[in-house]
Amino acid sequence: MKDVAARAGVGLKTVSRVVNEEPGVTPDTAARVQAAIDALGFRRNDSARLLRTRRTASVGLVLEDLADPFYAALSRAVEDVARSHGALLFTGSSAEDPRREQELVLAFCARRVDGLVVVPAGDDHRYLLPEIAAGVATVFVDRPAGRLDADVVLTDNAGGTREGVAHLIAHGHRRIGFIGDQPGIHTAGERLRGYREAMASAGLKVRPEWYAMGPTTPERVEAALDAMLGGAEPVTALFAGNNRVTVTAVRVLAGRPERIALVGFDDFELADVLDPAITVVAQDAPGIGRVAAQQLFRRLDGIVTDGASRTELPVRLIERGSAEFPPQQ
Amino acid sequence: MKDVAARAGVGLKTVSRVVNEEPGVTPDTAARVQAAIDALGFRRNDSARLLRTRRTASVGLVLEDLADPFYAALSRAVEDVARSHGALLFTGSSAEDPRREQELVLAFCARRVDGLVVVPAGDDHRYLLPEIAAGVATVFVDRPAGRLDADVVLTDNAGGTREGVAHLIAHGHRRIGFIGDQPGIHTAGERLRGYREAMASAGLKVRPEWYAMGPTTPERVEAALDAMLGGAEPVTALFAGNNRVTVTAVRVLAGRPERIALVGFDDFELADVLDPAITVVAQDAPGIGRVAAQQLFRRLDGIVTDGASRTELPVRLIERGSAEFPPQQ
DNA sequence: CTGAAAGCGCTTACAG
DNA sequence: CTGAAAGCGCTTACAG
Repeated sequence: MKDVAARAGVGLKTVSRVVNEEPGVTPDTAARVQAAIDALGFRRNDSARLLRTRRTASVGLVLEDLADPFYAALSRAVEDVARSHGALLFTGSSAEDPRREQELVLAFCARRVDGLVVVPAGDDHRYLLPEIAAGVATVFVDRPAGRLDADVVLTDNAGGTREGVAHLIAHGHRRIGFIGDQPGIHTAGERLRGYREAMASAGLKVRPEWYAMGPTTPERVEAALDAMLGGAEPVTALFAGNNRVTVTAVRVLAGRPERIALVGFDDFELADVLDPAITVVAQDAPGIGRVAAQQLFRRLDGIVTDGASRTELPVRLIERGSAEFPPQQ
Repeated sequence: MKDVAARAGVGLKTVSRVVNEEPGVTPDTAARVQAAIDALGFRRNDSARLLRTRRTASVGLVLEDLADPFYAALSRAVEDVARSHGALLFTGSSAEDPRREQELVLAFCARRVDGLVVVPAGDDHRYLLPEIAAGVATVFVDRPAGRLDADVVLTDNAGGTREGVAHLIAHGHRRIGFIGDQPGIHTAGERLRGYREAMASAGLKVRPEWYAMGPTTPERVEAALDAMLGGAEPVTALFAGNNRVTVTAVRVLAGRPERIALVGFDDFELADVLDPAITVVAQDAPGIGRVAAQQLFRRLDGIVTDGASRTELPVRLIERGSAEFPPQQ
């Protein structure tokens, strides 16, 4: 910029005015400056600009795994909102590791992002207190923060699961299994709660081998299914706690003789083309991303200044065939 | 930092030394500085640091759509490589709009990212020349840049398609259709070329209604299929040019009486669980992301300094049942 | 309409 | 071992 000013024979401020299209420059001077800019190939350094401006026009997004379809859809929605507000997006995957999440979040804060959208891993996010105090707007998404009062946007996990399990009960099922994600994950716990509540309010007992929580690896899902189907009172229906579990359950059940009714939490591509097509409790991945990002920018723009908000988005039961039949045993 | 220095009664440079864990500070002074840091809740501003250092330790990733499973997997691989090099990742979706791509890329460059990984949209990337000249390392991925000589990492699109079409021919098919993405997209053109070459080398003619290029919307794919199946010489097999097309083709074919052999380019989740399971030419999405990012850092670290490289990753034909039968008409 | 000075929050190159 | 000065590339607040 100094070079441009020198070449055009003007002051730094005049160059700045031209670059930022500020008024109050004679066309003549402006043209001279522009010529110098072109000749020197000058490109404004936004990092320097933002240092002075004290806004970085960037947002950090931390989630579990960028490659998971649910989070991929969520990311895209956050990106679109950020773009519409002129902000760039840093992204990072925590891989469900609280330490890695913290590293990412603090790295973003050290770059002085204006705000954060975080799918929290772990159960203690007090490490964010100094950052929030320093003015970093933060919205949690998909799960609430641990030990921290902050904005959160999530799906009605317990209610959605109640609806799905009640759907199975309405079709005559009494012995219903539930396979969920690791118990420490908030959504997993909420969905388990929904399952228990639906069973209880129908007056149904729940045997210990009917529900299983843990990593969503094929091996574990298969083992859990074996236990549910092999016991004294085998289940006739299964509620799958997330789309990873559903996909594996479909694969495992395809190789088994029993015909088990299935409802999955979270929709997934091709669920409608499978045979049978899979009935799901669909959540709105782009929706929660969009709502979270909008809340973030409402805070950044000072439109919202009150205490932490909690937004719960509804789910939608989509009947496709995998659950709409009575017990087969 | 100034406040910390004042409170600890030391110079700025000493605070800098403590913050960066540089040697040459007495434990006593270090402790005093650390106390001031804690008391004031000081957090280093990396943006300022990087302004001085002239490295931003960040990389920009521009792709078509963060929510597409192929690009989501690619992104995650790029992210992992970036992390292992201590760099943060900016991401943005071009939505296949060259103008939007350019906006994103130039915005990243204005932040002075160290490097770029770009899935190019459009056919002219000369707008990047000044940036590359200014030292921004750039690697293209999935498709080569237009009118620009730069590193590129891609899948063997023509070869993979030849292999897939030859597979159909080997099972006795002679009338084979091809549905691809918009003709302006490099991968789409290459795959069409592979289709033509495979047909030609088997001495088979290609009727105009047997191939169709365009947006991968369900409507268009269905219309193209109708044309292929309704003509005087209906196809007995289809090669789907990408996973969006394959998914729609599966859906459309499920509602039709004909039994059409199908091979898809690019694998997708649940392809193995469909009935029939879908035979695909699988490309390695994380692989091309990883290789591209590694090439980027080799340039950034000065390990590679020679001219533009072109890396082509092999594909893998996975036989699953949708293509392993003779013509049904 | 234009520009010199000060400053954003750090690090570099140097001297003590 | 420690620190004052200059500078990274820009903008702000001001004066002319």
